[in-house]
Amino acid sequence: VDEVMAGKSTVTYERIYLVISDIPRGRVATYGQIAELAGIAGQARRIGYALSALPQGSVVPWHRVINASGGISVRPRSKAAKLQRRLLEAEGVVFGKDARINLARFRWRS
DNA sequence: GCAATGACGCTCT
DNA sequence: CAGAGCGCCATTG
Repeated sequence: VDEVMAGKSTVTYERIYLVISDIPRGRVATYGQIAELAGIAGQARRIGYALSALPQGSVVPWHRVINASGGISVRPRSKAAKLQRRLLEAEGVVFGKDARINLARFRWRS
């Protein structure tokens, strides 16, 4: 988490990573949800931004973060997208027909 | 420093 | 249900 923080401005990044790290296995959280828990409600964009800056191999379970529609928010054909889906399914998260997750069932509640 | 950009989300057509 | 519009703001070029 710290290595990632190098050079970043606000404490927000750390908060974000911390919150994400709290998401339990087999559960997912939306960007907006993370934003709220991280103390920057209404600024979901920043969550995505923070993640985009997150290097691969980080200890942060970024794959458990999805958009409010229950789907992946990266380019569908990108490697990252496939990896994310694979990781989630490996944890038991089920993707529906339209590549969306049933938030009512898998959304993490804190 | 200014303008464009983006792993978002909610409301209104 | 698909689109468009609008808010939000750190990071980039």
